[in-house]
Amino acid sequence: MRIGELSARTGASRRSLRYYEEQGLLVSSRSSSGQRHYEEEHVQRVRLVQAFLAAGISSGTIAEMAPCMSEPTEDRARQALDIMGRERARLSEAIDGLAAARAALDHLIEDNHAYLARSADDDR
Amino acid sequence: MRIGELSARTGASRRSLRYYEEQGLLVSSRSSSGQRHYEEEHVQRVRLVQAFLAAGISSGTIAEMAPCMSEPTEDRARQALDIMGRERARLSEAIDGLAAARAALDHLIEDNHAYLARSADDDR
DNA sequence: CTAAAAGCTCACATCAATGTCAGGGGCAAG
DNA sequence: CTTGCCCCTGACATTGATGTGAGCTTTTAG
Repeated sequence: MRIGELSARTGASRRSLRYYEEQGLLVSSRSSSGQRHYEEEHVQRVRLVQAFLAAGISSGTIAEMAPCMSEPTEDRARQALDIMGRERARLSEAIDGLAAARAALDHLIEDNHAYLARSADDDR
Repeated sequence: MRIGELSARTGASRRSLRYYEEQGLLVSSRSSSGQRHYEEEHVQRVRLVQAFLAAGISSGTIAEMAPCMSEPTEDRARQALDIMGRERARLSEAIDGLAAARAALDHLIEDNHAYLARSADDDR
């Protein structure tokens, strides 16, 4: 498939797909005229990249974790594991942070409800 | 306390504190010479703002949710509740997204472990 | 064959929070 | 009074993913 179809199937813009390739997150075979061609598997690949980017993982870090160009080496694998571990911890912290923010928000919501209830009471 | 102390106690830079004020997220009383002065309660206020910003909530949205300048009105409170509800949903979705990314990462970690195990096996 | 639709590259714009620098006051201690 | 530290405003820089547009080529459909 060409870039337009991959874009349609993943929701990533053509621009983004080219950017992913530029960052080493995605490979494509080129037709003789230079057009990018993709296989089914690349759909999943893009979804993975999207999930990581949405999780706030930078493209550079993704490139270190999920190499798709460089052949896997034992050393490379170990280093990737290292980074993955760090990134996993970061993700867990982020989740905790979001949960805390949500709890704070719940508190605000409750306060606001109380205010409205009191306000209605004043009208009594 | 002045801005330097508030900065030290919250970890937010002086620059950020001024920015929060500019965005309507924080108020300060000014001394005759124009210097900002804060009370104890503002420490908590800044922490709340920090938590929301870290959760990816924009300063504009925070300003709509946790007004500190405009007097609370009933209408205003209802509207704030509306926004809070939306934002809460967004947060929950974000948490789910992060959890999914973490799961994907766990999968990659497992793959990598398997690769290393196989690699060690090859050495046998 | 021709026109529309889709691709390519290159380059510049955007957004939001924050960093940083410049030029100028304020205030306490020697 | 001066030295040193903190504060003020205002402006420009940064980062990273993405949008957008220009100018040009390829592919596809009629």
